[in-house]
Amino acid sequence: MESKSATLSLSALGHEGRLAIFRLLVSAGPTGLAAGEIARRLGMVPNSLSANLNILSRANLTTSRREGRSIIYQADFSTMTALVGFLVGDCCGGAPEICSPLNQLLSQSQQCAPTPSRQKELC
Amino acid sequence: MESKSATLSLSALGHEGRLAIFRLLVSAGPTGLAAGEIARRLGMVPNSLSANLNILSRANLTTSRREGRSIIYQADFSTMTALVGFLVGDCCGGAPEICSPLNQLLSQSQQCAPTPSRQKELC
DNA sequence: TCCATAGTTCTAGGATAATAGAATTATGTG
DNA sequence: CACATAATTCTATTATCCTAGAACTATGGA
Repeated sequence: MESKSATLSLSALGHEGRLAIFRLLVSAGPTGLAAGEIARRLGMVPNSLSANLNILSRANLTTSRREGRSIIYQADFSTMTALVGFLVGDCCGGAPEICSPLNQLLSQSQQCAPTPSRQKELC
Repeated sequence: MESKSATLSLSALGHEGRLAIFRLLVSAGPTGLAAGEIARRLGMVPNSLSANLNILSRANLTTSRREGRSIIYQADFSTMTALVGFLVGDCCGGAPEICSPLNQLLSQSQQCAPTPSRQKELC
């Protein structure tokens, strides 16, 4: 990921409503959520929601598919991962000890590694 | 970290110049960099840089200290870590397998864990 | 004290983003 | 086809952000 698309993603997420949408979609996982369901859960009017979904989409943070009358949105995890990588990429540049909180954070998320063998591999 | 401060940090970083400043400070580590040095390296005019440093500072992404005539800025790694945690926090909500790229990313950054014993502890 | 250096604050303009009402498009059902 | 539902697009108003020139503050040295 390069600076321009990172900026695009970060400014898309730098908005309380869009951050709430994105986090909701992250927790919803690959199943995704219909636009109407997002609007209902977050109490947003449809046109504002649509505009914000469009901004998230242009930042490659979400994808969507139609299912009948509904349009299902889901978080794009690859962009999220790339964005985190871009932010923490040079963290260790000068001082290794700074990384340890980040490592702890990451090791916590390893509890959801797919298989024990993979978890071993990662460590 | 809560939504409001995460939004503040993300919108602060959602600006090409400020993102460049922050990443420069992240790579500079705890030593930090003088404002003038940042301006010189990134080719920014002093007043714009100062305004942007102020925005990063209000978002708790940087700290500063005076040294003689210079003011030294450094990245606030605890905010950076909290922000990443806020973003990836619910990543595993519904589908563990999604986390693996994130885990890989994090395990790469473990190469800079302070000591072998600590690395063992983290895993 | 006088001057140079380092940064910040003030200011005004132009540009960009946010919001919500109204109209429009797309899909499914009777 | 007519109608209801689901979302989007259009539009205009308002608010916010960005930028850089100019003035100001703080520090160190002659």
